[in-house]
Amino acid sequence: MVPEVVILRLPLYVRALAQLLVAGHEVVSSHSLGNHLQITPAQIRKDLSYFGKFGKQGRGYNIRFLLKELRGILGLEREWRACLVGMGRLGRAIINYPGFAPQGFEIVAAFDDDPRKVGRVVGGIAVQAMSEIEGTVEAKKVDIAIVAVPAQHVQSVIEDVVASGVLGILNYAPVVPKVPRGTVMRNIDPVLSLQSMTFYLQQMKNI
Amino acid sequence: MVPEVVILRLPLYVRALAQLLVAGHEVVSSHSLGNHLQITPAQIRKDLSYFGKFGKQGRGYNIRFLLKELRGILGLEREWRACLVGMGRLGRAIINYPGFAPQGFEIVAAFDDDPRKVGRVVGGIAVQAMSEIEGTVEAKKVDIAIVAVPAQHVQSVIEDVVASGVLGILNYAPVVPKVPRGTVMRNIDPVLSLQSMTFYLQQMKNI
DNA sequence: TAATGTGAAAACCTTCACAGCT
DNA sequence: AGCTGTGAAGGTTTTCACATTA
Repeated sequence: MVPEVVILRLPLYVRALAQLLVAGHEVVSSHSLGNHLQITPAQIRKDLSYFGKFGKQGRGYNIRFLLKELRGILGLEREWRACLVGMGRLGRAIINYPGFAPQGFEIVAAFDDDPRKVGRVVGGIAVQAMSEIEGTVEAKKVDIAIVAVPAQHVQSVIEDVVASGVLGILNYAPVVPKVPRGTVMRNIDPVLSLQSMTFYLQQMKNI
Repeated sequence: MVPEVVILRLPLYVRALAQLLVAGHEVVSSHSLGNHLQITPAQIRKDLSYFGKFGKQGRGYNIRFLLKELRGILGLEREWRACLVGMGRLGRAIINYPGFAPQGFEIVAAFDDDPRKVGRVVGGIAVQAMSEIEGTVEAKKVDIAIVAVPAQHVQSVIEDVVASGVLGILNYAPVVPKVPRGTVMRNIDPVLSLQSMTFYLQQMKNI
């Protein structure tokens, strides 16, 4: 069984390897990859060792090969289909964000419960009523829901999302929703990041 | 010395306590707080024990009191001043995002290197040239920089930001910039979150 | 009775250090 | 010489379990 922390680091490796390839490199050592990512070489080697032997002693890792292997391990060699739930300010920013599609995450449907928003086309996608989520998730083979609704609605929205058969949730609301085990959730909240940062900033000021 | 993982959880406690207060509660036990956050009661008690004794045996924690204490520990009982660097699509979404100000993070300046953007007013803030960052950070007492520039510019932008005297950086670009020790950085990248999620989704599909 | 605060134990994760390959 | 892959050591974090207090 691979520790979850390791899984969380693999995407960093994928990203760095892709950047090294663009920069014209073909081979990389755990030392220089670690230098890019501020991670120790031993940790990188150990992480990779959970999945196999990808390097050559004395040489390092072939970047193309390792990248492809890691992408396969993470399931990135296929397209993933996402729906967006909540078409407020944040939802609209997400649907127009050009960073998901090139990484293989395509937003194929959008939902909102406000009747004034239903039927509008945002970012090329027609907004549907929440009641349609179950049918659409099945018809469009949606794998992931990106949830951007106000905090007070999240729990009930997530219950609908889970009932529709979606197994992965990217939650932008500032709460920790309850999900059944078997559902994979990730939370994005920049405020939490700032609030742990200020602990350290405060210490530095008070010296 | 308090472990960093503990510091990362304190904002979750602050958020949950504030929500409990709004919901009309005055007291909470580690058990019920843990239930809200999907964290074990023992972990909550241990985390809090690094900073003092905040509860009453047999009763639990007074929410108002614990909230105030934790906010003080994290440095949230003051306003923090941030600047935004990079006024592209993402930067504009961030400056218009209404979630920072109510939490005490005020965006007081904005920078971009594109001469066509300099001088424009976005979200009530006049965009300045990057060359002005040093003076503005000092004049406006900026504590934190929120960086939303394209990946290839991040490293040099961050060097300017650090040179200007900013100690905290919230980085939205998909790279791990190098910062001197003493600088506190947090990274936001929803793609990384999705890419670790798919590892588990893939496993579930393949059964 | 109900719940905290905390040493000690257990689990987990990172780093070391080196055999072995190129 | 240079670098991987990996057991073992070391360090950190979580959980246990219980004395203690309201």
